[in-house]
Amino acid sequence: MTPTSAARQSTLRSSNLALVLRTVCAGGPLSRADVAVRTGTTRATAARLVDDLVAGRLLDEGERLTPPRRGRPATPLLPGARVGALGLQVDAGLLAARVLDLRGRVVAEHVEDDDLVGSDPARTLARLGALTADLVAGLPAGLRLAGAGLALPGLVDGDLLLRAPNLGWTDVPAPDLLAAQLPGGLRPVVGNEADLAARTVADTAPGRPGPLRDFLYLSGQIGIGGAAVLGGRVLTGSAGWAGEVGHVCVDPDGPACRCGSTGCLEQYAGRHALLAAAGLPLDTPPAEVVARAGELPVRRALDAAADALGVALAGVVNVLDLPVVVLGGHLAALADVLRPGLEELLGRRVLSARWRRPTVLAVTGPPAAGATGAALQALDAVVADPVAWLP
Amino acid sequence: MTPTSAARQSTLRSSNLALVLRTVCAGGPLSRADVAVRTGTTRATAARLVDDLVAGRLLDEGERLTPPRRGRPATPLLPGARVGALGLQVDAGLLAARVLDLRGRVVAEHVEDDDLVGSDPARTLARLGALTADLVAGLPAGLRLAGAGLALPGLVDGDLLLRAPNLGWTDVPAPDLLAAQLPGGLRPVVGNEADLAARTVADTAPGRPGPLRDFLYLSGQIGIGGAAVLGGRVLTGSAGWAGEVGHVCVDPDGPACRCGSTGCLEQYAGRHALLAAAGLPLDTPPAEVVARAGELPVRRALDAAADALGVALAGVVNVLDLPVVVLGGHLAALADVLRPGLEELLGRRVLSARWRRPTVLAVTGPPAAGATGAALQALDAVVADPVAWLP
DNA sequence: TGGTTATGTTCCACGGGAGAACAAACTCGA
DNA sequence: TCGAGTTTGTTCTCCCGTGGAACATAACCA
Repeated sequence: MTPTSAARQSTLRSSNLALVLRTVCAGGPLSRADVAVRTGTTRATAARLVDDLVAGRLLDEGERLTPPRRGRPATPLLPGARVGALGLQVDAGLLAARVLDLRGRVVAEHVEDDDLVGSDPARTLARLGALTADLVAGLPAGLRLAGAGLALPGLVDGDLLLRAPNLGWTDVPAPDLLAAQLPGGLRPVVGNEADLAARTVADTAPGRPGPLRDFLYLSGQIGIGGAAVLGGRVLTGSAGWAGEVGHVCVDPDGPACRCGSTGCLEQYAGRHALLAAAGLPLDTPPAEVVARAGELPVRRALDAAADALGVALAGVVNVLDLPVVVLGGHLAALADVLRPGLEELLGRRVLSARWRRPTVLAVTGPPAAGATGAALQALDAVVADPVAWLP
Repeated sequence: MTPTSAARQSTLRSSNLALVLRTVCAGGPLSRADVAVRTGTTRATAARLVDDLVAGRLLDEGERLTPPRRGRPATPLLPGARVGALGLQVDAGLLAARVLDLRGRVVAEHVEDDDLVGSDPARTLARLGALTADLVAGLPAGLRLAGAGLALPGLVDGDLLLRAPNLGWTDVPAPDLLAAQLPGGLRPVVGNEADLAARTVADTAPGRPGPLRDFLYLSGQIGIGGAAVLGGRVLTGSAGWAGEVGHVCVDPDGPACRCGSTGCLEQYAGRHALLAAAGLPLDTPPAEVVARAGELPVRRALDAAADALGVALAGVVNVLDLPVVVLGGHLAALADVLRPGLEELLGRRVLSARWRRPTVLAVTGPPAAGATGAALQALDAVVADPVAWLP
């Protein structure tokens, strides 16, 4: 955002502190001299900034284990291991709490599989709260939690979960129900699950950009969530409700959707819809679907899903100009069987495909990517404005 | 973008100069004291910055015509009238050159209607060049042209127009064909027509935000171009090819489109497609279409267009979360007959409509909005980095 | 005419980065 | 073993831009 108030000397300093921290986060272990080169400052300035960040524990000085070189050995700098953030997630199939540190490592986690469709919000969040309190109690002493985030599969407005169709939740003030059980002052910022999961693809650790900076992320769950990432930033839209790719219309005359509309993508490529179309039980694991892709009804359902994805995603790519589609959730497991049809359709329906053909990738990470993304978001706040976290 | 190199004292100064210039551009006539208040600086600092901008002619000191108040009268500051930019446009139906000053006023313009479908690129651009040279020659002495832009209806990649279906142009190095005839060093930056036209809706003058900051702009031409605006910024996508709303699929089994796909929005709501469906000549003016909306074939074509727009735009709004759809070009003239059906569909198909119903607006400005947008873009570069334009 | 009030200017202090010189810590080769 | 060479990290001074307070200016008002 363009600033609305003037920059003063202190702005300069905080901006440069952020730059230095970001540089170290992005570039692995660096010496003060490296930092000076990469940020275009002098060694004097870089060292001063680094010293402040080290004093605030946002950076750590590592052991000198560089291979012997000429000259005075450098002290390697790393993102502070004693600064962490809490990421929480409630999904139709799981409850998760995870703590990440500034290096992006998982310090502690607890993931609990459970069917939460139609569960009571207060009760479920109380469970998550208890689970989280245990996790936090067991954290190594000296770890400072800089924030918390909560990933929910639905429309979020500020602190309120407006509607999570897969959970059957409506108007849930999630942070209020959680904060009481969390350690003092830790109030989670609520975000959409797909938005936060997309973050884990865009960045591999806080402040460390991954190889993909522009892509459309699809989070295949019971329904289909999505998030567009442009320049490494998740597009949240004017009210934070962006990314509802699951409800892009594939065929106006198609089947009715829970949302009240007809022919939504979700009705072809959502997990439940796909399994129903294939004549399989709704709890069939994706691997089995792939294994049985030779059977006609399964094949037809997969083809229909690929066609629907092709039509819907081509539209999104035409509007947003994204070179890559990343499949997550259950769609990742189906990527190999979906990709041929999907890429073919994208090649045909995307106007700019002649100059750059969209590609389809799959990411299969650890479960509860939303929790990781929620923690990343909190840590990114630290990286973006380190001054607020210095003594 | 997050900075990649460190800020120094001079960065501070240029950032604050930009802030002051932006503040004056946004807020009409302001005194130095007003600037100090709005930017949160002291009068001393604000005055120093203003003085520099006045010396560089980016700001003008106006006559003191404020209504008598107590205290020393203020010197009103205005965006510099002697700094301008050139906006050019080639469209299927016109050739335009327009000069805007920093206050957003049209200093000079020349718009020529002509059917340029299938025209020779070199010849047409030479005509535009000659026309522009005349326009520039007639500019008031002392006006400094800070840049130039060229709006073209197609996919643009850097300096190259890859493809403009409505013109029938392919791989045209437009700036090369123009620059020779333009006054020294004035090389136009090429942009997509819809992207640039959307700018004229987002900002009413350089650095002066309009009331709408998040919207989807639709530029109805022979085809349909579009641009999504988020936070006042046009989304150009990773390669600048974003906004091809015209080729979002409305019905996979629909009619074939020039682009090679089927059922594109353009095939229902594009000017040619709509007129053909209504059984009217292709050069029927929009006003006549509206007048004959009672006739059955016309009514059916309009309904089909509204339905197609509803399906396609609902998808875009679901993905991008935009509260407003702005109709431009020929669609603006049809807005009254399209709106009811369109808004109804958006209300039904947009997931978040229950909380905020998308609205449909029409903008009917002077012709060749792309040219205005191109000039605005060039002037915005001045506002964003005034230091480059100071002596 | 002098008091009041808001604007614009001038002066000096402070903070932060630039640059150069210096200290430190290691390798390498004689 | 020891000094030359090399790279890192630190210290010092200078410069630049903003902040703040005092002052000058130009109007209104009684």
